[in-house]
Amino acid sequence: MSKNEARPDPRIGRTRGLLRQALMALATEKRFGSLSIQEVTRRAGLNRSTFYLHYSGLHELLEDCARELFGQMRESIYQCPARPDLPSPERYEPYVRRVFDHLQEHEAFYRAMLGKRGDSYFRALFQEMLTELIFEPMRDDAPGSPHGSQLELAKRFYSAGFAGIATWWLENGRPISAGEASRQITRDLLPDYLRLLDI
Amino acid sequence: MSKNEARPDPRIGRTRGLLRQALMALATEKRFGSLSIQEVTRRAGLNRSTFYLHYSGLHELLEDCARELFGQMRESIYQCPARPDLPSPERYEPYVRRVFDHLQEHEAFYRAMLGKRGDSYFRALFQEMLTELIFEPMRDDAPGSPHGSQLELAKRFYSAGFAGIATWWLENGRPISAGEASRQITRDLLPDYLRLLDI
DNA sequence: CGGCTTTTCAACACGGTGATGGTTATCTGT
DNA sequence: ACAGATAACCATCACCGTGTTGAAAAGCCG
Repeated sequence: MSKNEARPDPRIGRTRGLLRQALMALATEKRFGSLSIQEVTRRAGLNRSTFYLHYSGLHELLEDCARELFGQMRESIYQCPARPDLPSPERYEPYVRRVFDHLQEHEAFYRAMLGKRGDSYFRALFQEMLTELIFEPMRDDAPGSPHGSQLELAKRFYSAGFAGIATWWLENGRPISAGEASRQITRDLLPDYLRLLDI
Repeated sequence: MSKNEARPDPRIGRTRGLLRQALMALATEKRFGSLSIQEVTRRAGLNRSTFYLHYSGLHELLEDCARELFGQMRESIYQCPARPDLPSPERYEPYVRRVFDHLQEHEAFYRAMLGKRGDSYFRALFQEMLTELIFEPMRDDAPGSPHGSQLELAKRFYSAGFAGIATWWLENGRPISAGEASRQITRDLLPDYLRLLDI
């Protein structure tokens, strides 16, 4: 039962990779909403009809791109050493730092997708990822966190705010370093969130 | 020099009003990104070519819709009586309340435009409006607010967070009342912003 | 090699785009 | 109320992207 998993056809992975690559390149060159399937497949060097064998539309392909990027994020954060020796807010600074490093690594794409000319769906996925990787774990560390709508409101506020800062940071050509941004957020914003959870 | 302003042709206002109305209705029925100029003009009962006499694309019309809505917001807040007798955070609760009332009044449209299937540009405009009507004025009331990137970061965080809450509120069918939402925000979130400004 | 899957290719009908020029309808100032 | 101005209408144009089809070519695997 070890080899039960039939190896997937390598052509599938290759094709989808080329499509993701093409989409991410084109998204940095023009508004996502004005891209066409034709354009993406041309850039990928593939036939237009091949696209439909894998996705039903550009948003599905975009979702795939997000999955890949956020997977990298997740791994980067998981292998980040926990620091229970530090006081509450400072403990989380490395995680915040990883997010900014990741944004910087894929700067052009994130700037394009999170900005005014970006995509609402991608922004929502990005925010959900932040909730899952940053704000849910912090909640779990709090003993008596609030319940129901109050908790939901807090999580939404802080993940949306974080995404807003990320957007501002990229749109303005990173006016402060990734480290400085992480420090300011950890010092000025996170304590308030933690205090909110400890009600 | 009093009558120097030539009265604008009433047909223009009427036509643009019909187009705005049609767009706002259609946006609640299907994803904004999939709307066509043809569809909007059909719904408005106008000829397709008329559209191009006023706008160069759907986003320009959308901008017009935003201008109208945010103008209503602005008026509603301006005629809101100032309460300098109340302590800092509570003083602003009526303003927050007006925002939620306005969202509720145009609930379907805002839910459609701010949600996952909404439009990035509209969200950006909405956030800028919040900054201008809520968070800039609060900054002006603070004597020694921080400067440069630190202030920008705080404003972005809180306006984005506020927009995030508004989106959550609409997406989930208003799990709490407008009054309750305003109260929670004023009590739990605004004090932190004011504290940040008073550094 | 042989059987299977993926990719390619040409063709199709359909719908939206942006722009043209000419006609009709509506508004404004006198 | 009329004449000129301006806005809206309409038919038409070439162009591009869509989503789907069926059959041929290429690639993968045992």
